[in-house]
Amino acid sequence: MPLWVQLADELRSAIRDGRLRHRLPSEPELRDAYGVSRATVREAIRQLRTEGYLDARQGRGTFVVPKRQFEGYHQQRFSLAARLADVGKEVASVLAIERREDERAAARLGLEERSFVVVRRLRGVEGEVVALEEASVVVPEGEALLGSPIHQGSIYEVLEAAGVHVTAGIDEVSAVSADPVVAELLGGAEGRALILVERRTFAGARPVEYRRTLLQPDRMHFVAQWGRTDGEAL
Amino acid sequence: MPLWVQLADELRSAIRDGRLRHRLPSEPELRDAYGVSRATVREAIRQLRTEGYLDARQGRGTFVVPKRQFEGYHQQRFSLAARLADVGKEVASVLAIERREDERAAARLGLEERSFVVVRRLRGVEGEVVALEEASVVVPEGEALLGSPIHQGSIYEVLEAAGVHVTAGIDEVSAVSADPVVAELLGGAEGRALILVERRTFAGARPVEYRRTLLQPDRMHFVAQWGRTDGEAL
DNA sequence: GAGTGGTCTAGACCACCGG
DNA sequence: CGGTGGTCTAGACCACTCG
Repeated sequence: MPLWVQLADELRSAIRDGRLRHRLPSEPELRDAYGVSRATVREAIRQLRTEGYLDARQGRGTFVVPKRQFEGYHQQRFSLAARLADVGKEVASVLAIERREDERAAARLGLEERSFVVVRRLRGVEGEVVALEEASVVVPEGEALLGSPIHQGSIYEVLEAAGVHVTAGIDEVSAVSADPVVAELLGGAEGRALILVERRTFAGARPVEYRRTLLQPDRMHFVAQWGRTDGEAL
Repeated sequence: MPLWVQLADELRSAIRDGRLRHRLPSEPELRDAYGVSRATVREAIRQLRTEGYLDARQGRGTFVVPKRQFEGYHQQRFSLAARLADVGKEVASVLAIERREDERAAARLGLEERSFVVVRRLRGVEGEVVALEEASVVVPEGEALLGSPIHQGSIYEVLEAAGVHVTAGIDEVSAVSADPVVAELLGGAEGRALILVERRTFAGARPVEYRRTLLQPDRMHFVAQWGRTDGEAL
């Protein structure tokens, strides 16, 4: 492993554990502490800046970026909808989890098999309902979900534990009007504009999931950042 | 201007003009050609890599990334809304282009100055109206737009030609209901769900544009791809 | 083996910020 | 003013790619 990667790993861990807070030691201090050149220190810091952990200001120092609820797209591992999956202190109430036919999911995933394990959940953050989600997972992979307590956790964690490694996905973001049932569940007015995220998930080349998520636009929306703004934009 | 910025500008122009294609001269060659150190060359190349212009491969060389019409989100230079900006054979009809106050744009961009050049356009693809867009560009940068024919082209191209280099931005995607005016313009029903994209654009650290785009969900939506699917997914 | 980009060093000067 | 990060130099060795 390159030195700067090791150093970056070291610093990242320290930040995540809370051992590093507020301000980072200066570059010369880090150079001496780790016995490397300043360029190596800077390379590590550069990496952590692009990952969103650090923010450097000329003349002032390098600072740990406080954790945010809503982070930029480019920092997310699973991008777009990870916004939902990873948002902290989130609670999901499972409305239904069953095995059934799902024509639409089969069509979207390009599969002949129409039997899926379907999980329907309401998702909330800080006591507010923000999303209604229906995930259709292919069989047999999805069967691991039938006996699992996924009220809190991620479907992907359950799949991972069952040996299904989600590697990629496609999200399509659109907008729809709330029908009466959805309006009731999400606590909004009928006909109101909602964000719709359709997701197709893959394990290697195999499609494993089709997911529809309906979001309250005033509770949550998607943020995408592109390019660089000298750390000021967010 | 730092040397590496000048060099990056130089190379970027060369790429856009087509003077640089396929493969870049090697780092030692660039170092000698421009009379700088290799670190400076690498810094410039690093910048253009993050901007999506270049791709470097150890042992092989540094290559100009070919322009693509439709790409997954993660490969996009300007990501999300680039889908709109770059969609082929697109036509925009300019409803208004004027200099005026825009409180909201000023607030969103965090500027005291409230005077903007505001461009309001309807955008269509293949004869169908798909989007209504209002871009508020800061002055004095935006003044270049006042005399420009932007019916076809991109606002960013005009800005670029005027020496304003857009380097970054943030898109926020949400959903709203169509009000009567918007419904009329977009040819849909009042109250219908539309996709709203709010964009903040930056040239370096300076905010240069606030843009609101309303999209017909059945005509166009956003696609984001994450991870890898052995090239099959899209 | 020659050439490429990736990493690393030890120095230097600068612009900027705070006390 | 001293300390910070930003820039820049002139070297060096390495892993990798390709003919």
